[in-house]
Amino acid sequence: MSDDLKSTHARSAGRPKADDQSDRASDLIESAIEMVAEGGFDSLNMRQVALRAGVSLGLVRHYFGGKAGLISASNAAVEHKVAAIFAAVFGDSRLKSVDQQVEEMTERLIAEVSPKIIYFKYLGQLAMRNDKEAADSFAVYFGTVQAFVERLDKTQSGSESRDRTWAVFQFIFLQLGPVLLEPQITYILGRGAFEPEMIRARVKSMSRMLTSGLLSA
Amino acid sequence: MSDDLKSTHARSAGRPKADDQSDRASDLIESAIEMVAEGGFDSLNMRQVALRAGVSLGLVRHYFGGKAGLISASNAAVEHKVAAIFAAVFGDSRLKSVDQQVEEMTERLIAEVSPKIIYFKYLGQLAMRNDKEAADSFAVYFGTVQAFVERLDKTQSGSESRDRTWAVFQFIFLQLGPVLLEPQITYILGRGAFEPEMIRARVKSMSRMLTSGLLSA
DNA sequence: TCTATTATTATACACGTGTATAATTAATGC
DNA sequence: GCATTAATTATACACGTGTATAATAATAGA
Repeated sequence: MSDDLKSTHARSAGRPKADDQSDRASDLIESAIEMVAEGGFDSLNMRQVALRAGVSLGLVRHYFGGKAGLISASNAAVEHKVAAIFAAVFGDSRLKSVDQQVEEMTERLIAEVSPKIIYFKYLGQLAMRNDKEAADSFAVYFGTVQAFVERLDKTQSGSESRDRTWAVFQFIFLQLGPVLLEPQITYILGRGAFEPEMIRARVKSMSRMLTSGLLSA
Repeated sequence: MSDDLKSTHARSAGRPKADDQSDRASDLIESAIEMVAEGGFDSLNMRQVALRAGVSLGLVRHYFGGKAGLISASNAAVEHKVAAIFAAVFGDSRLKSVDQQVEEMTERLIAEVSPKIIYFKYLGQLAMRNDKEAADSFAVYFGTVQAFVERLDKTQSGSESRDRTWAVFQFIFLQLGPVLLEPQITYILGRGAFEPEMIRARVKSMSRMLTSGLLSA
């Protein structure tokens, strides 16, 4: 809308002086992740990404070759971010009861996830894509969740080794569901889905389901 | 690609003769639903919709005024379809045990849902939208699920009336999760997520979770 | 120091897509 | 029977978006 008024950028054409410490490529990736998290991959607009990162359109092409390259780079970044968050939240729980674990994790979730929810939103969008690259990124996430579920499983009951594949998926549905359906949650509950109290209530409901069933008291 | 070769339509310009019984508006809605189910709302292309329905672009505008109108009409259609499917699957279960109900429902699901999975896919896409219209359509679905969960609840334990809102959402996550994340399920499991055997395995896992917890034997 | 390379903006192009309007043909109502 | 209306295709327009290329300025290496 107001694009023609400021026909010039913050920086002018040409290489900037060496004391400029900012990392344009990282800024662009971060902008891209935010946009995808907010509006899905189809809302990923190269001009908007550049604008949000405070650089020109041409630079996106310079660093990433094109839209596909930018997406690849963003995928990789999110892959790492999510792994790190998962490690922080579910990492070092020593063999306690499931209930204890859940309580600990809930508070860690609130601390860790809330400010980084965009990476899970991105992951959710990624999981709906139908290309090999998305599948590869998702597989990494799946493996992480799988390891977690298996460990939780051993902690609780003996060490049955029957197929838990669907259990892993169920867990993923419960984790990405709120991320993807956030608009409706907000609308129906009247509050943001990722406010601390909301997370507590949801995890409480979820942990009850995981341990003793959705409908049991 | 091959659009300029066949520069003429099946029908020629002008009102068709009265013996033509087909309902163009319905065809367009059905095409739109299919496209959204396959590729999300952003893949909804008016020319493609028209092509798939075997009519010209102008007709979409004639019947629905524009893209927004087509989406509204499609939303309404899906709303009704989903309600009908839900009634057929979860409707007349007389007060049996939860296990019995689940077993019955599984087979009904396979019979009812498989051919109509596109409506749930559409619903999933709709649930991710952030406008009032989507919220209204989703609210209807939410109400249906809510009624179901409450009935299931009464069947099992007494009639506690504590807040089940999150339980309803969990149920929805488990229902729409497979729909939205289908690409990854197919990729990881190597088979279509909505083949009968897959549905059986998933519902089995889900019913175990709903009754006795995800990880219990 | 001079050349090559890197980081950056600016501008132009091509294409897809929603919208608008005109043209054509048949039914419908007075 | 004639005018109006409904159903349909065809064509043109405007705009957003990814891509491509040129221009400019600073660093790096010989």
